[in-house]
Amino acid sequence: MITAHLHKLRQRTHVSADEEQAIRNSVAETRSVPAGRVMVRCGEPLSHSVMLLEGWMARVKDLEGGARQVTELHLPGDFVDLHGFTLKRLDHDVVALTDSTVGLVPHGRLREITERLPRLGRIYWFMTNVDAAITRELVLSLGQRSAISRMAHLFCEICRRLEIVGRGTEHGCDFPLTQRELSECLGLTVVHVNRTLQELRRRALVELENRQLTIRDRAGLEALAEFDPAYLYLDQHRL
Amino acid sequence: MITAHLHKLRQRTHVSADEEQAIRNSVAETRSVPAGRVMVRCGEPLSHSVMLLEGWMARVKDLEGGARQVTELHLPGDFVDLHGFTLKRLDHDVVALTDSTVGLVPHGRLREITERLPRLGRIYWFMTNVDAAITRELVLSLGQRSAISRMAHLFCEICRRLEIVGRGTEHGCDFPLTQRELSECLGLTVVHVNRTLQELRRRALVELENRQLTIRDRAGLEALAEFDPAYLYLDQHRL
DNA sequence: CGAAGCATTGAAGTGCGTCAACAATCGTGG
DNA sequence: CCACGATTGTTGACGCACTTCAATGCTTCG
Repeated sequence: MITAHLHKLRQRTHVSADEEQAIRNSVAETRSVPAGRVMVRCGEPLSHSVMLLEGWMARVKDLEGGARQVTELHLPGDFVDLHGFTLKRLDHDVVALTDSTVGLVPHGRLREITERLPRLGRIYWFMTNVDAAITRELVLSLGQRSAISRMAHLFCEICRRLEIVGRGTEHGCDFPLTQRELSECLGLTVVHVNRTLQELRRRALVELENRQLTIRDRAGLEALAEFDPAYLYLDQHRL
Repeated sequence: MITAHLHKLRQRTHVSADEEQAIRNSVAETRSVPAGRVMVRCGEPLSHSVMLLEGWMARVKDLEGGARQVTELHLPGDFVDLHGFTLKRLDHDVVALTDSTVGLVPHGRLREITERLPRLGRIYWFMTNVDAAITRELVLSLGQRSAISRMAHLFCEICRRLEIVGRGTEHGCDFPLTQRELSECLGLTVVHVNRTLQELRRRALVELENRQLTIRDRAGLEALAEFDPAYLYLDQHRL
């Protein structure tokens, strides 16, 4: 389902037939990946990038004591390591949070594409910059928002990003993370995640049950989170 | 002093004479900027990118209550908003922390460069990805490191980055931030920054006086911070 | 059906925040 | 060159958001 990826791009800019064809041809191989698998390992030399077609993955960084931080969640349609095209090795792991399907895109094809279709090159450069903007918003969350506001913000972001690829509505979306994984996204302990979730439910903002997120009061949730989707760059860009 | 910028690039990859010339020609104008000035404002349409030639700047994001988070510090040689070339507007402000001089690089010239010299285009794409890696490391700090480890990590990073551009040694560097600004980098209060600084001094790791950072025990500091410079991508890359 | 992971709860602790006061330094104008 | 207000740095007392520890029940799935 590379359509999710195309949806994601077309949400931000025009994609011509030529460009679409180049994108489709760039995927050399598709693979199934079980939940828990380390898809890309920190520091390893890379020769291709991984496009997530189905499922959720995460970029994670670990400290010695066992502490783990998720620096970005990835949803269908995302390149999980497009930055690997220029960096050639990652400063973090990429792990599958659910059973997933991925498409492998050899760096050689990316290079060929970016030289033959420079505009498509700029589109992908743009997309890595959007990833960086998402990471900056997470910095703001971790540095300045309270636990409940931080969690609210995450829900707003994920639901919005899933909407773009046809996997969520204003009323909710799938949300397959365990509370432990949520805690690794939010820089909190599992215990506090549990209590914060209860507080969000008590305030009738969201419910999270059976890996399903239900948004009861979107305006209230976005207000609590101070969520402004501008950082997702969802409007049309001339590139 | 565009040499800082060239040093920074050459630390990561070869830069040919042609490429160097293109870089030098890309700067249309240089300007002085006083401390405190907002150099680039969140959301404003951009037509050029800003290369920091001298001084310190910061990317900052604000919340409604007045809370402010620095998402990245910029040192001489950095592009403070190279991502603006593809994003066309920023999701954060860029403010001058000291009196600075900058070079303005019109996006038209960047575009021309990236099409005429695709490898230089990849170098700049690479550099925005290094910025993103720095931001990810900050996410790890804010989410998982204690106040003292976080501060130690910041000192390690800044000193290392300044070394690259000839403005620091293993024993220290200029460090012109106030404790308030430091607190905005670290997601702490000013009071706690003050106490944490004292603790670092008490442990004979660093001293910070008169806007000057002295590193007394680099190994100890890096151990406390769990600092591994791999995320700065300081080795030579084939691009 | 048993084991392992996951969710939930309570009690107690602590790292960092808040508030408030004061000292030191800096920049500016007289 | 000094006066003076503003910014920055420092300290103490106290509070709280979040952590830690520990126990219990609930799912899930070989």
